This record gives sequence, C-alpha cells and structure tokens, in this order.
Amino acid sequence: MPQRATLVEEQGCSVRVVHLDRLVQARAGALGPRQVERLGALYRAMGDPSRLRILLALAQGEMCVCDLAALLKVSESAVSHQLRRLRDLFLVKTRRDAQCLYYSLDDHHVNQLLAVGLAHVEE
Amino acid sequence: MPQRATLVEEQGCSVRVVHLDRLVQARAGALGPRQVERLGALYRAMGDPSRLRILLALAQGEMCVCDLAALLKVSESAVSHQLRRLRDLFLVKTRRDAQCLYYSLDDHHVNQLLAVGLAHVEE
DNA sequence: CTAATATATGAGCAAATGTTCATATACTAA
DNA sequence: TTAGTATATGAACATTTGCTCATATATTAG
Repeated sequence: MPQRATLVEEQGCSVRVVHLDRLVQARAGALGPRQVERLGALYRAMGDPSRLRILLALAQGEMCVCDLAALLKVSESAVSHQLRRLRDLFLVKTRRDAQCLYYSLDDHHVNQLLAVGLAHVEE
Repeated sequence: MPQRATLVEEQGCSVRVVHLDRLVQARAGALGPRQVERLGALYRAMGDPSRLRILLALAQGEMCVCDLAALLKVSESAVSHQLRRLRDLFLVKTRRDAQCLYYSLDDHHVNQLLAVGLAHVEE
C-alpha cells in the first residue's frame, strides 16, 4: 500500500495521488453530476433558516402562507418565494381551500430528513 | 374555523393571521433559535456540491486529502477548507497515519441523511 | 538538525443567495 | 362585473459563501 504521493496525468495536468486504487473506486461509485446537483439543491433548500423553520412548522401540520409569515415574522412575499423553492424541489405540496393555499410536507422523506438531522444536532 | 385574516398585534406591529390557533401551536412546538441554526448549518454543509461529493465519496470508505482533491479536481487547499467545515459540524472525522490524514463519515446519521436524500431525489 | 511531504489557515475577490418593494395573478363575495 | 383578499413573481440591492493565493503548521526521512 503506497504511503507517498505519485503524480498521475489527468487530462494534461499532473495530479498528486496517494492511493490510486481508492481514487479509481471512488470514481466508479460516484453519482452523476445531475444527481449530485439535485441532491445538493435539496440540502441547500433545507439549509436556509427561514425555509427550515417553514419545514419544521409544517411537520406539525399544514399552514397557509400568511400564517407562516406571521410565524417567521417576515413578509408574505418572502415566504412565498421560499415556498416556491420548496415546492419546486418537492419538499412541500399545496391544497387549496377558497383563497387560502395550505402547505404541507410533500412526503415522508422530508420528515425523515428533519428527524435524522435533529438527532445528529442534539447529541 | 376562521377563513379570513384578522389583524393581530405583534410587538407593536399588526400582522395578518388566518388561523390563530395554528400559529399558537406552531410557536409552541418550534425549536429554539440555536437548534434551528445548528440544523440549518448541517444541511447547508451538505448542500455545496464539493462538500456533498466529498461526503458521497467517504460513504464508500475513508480517503485522504490529496486523493479527495484529485477526485473532485479542485485544489487541496479548497478541499481542506471544506473538510474543516464538515469536521466542525461533526459530519466527518479523521484518523492519522504518518503524514496522511484519513477522513471518514463521523456517524451513521450522515449515512442516513445521504440515503434518505438520495431516495427523495431518485423517485 | 534540515529538507521534504501533507495538510491547515487567513485574506481577498467573484459568484450565489435571500430579502424588500412594486406589481401581477387567482379566487371569492356581493 | 367590481372590489377585496390571498398568493405569486421580477428586479435590485446587500449579504453570504467558496475558491485562490500565499503562508503556516505538522510529521517524517535522511
């Protein structure tokens, strides 16, 4: 097992590599760029404090836009922007009743992500 | 059950609220600001494509800094910066063997977060 | 010890991001 | 239909963020 770096030619440039076998294996098991981008977008969406508080609130039950704005103490416009992003990524879904749009978590994955994240933070 | 918004006084400002009961309930069940910040930082850390690719690679086994740099095709400095953030948030841990620092996922929560996120993205 | 290797860190810059403001759309009551 | 309510959207500005470059620290070989 090599302990010192060797220089490997990569598309014209030479790159330092200590364990070529691990590098090859990691490349073989890597996700495609599109999947990485989607997965990253999912976590980024959950990373903003406002959006996260929205998700945590919806984990307790559906809410409409203006109630969420009151909860977060931000403008309804800001909440609407955030909800759009959450909706585009299938983190939340809507149900309409008259003028009100009721938002709720889209599926159980979102609950799971929140639960596991909380468990990690709380330990 | 009220369907139209009423104006509620909140610290001097009046705020539109449709369902006061849901608002009160959401406030009661909300996390503290510190926990929200920590949880958000966790997801933000996973949201960056470079850091996410690092985590996905480490999910297959430990790797050292320069191999990760070769895998991501970015500078070792950039990887080191990212690893520091991941380490501060207890997403990865290190093991030293001579000059090499081997990084791996810190605990099973990280694997779970990746697995659930992937499941959500792949459906 | 000294030289070399592996990783870490601080400052600064370019790009991404969230909010506000103004305006637009959707639905309802009368 | 018209007025009013609930939500959505686009542009712009201020902040955040990730990378690069230069330098610093840590470990080992000789």
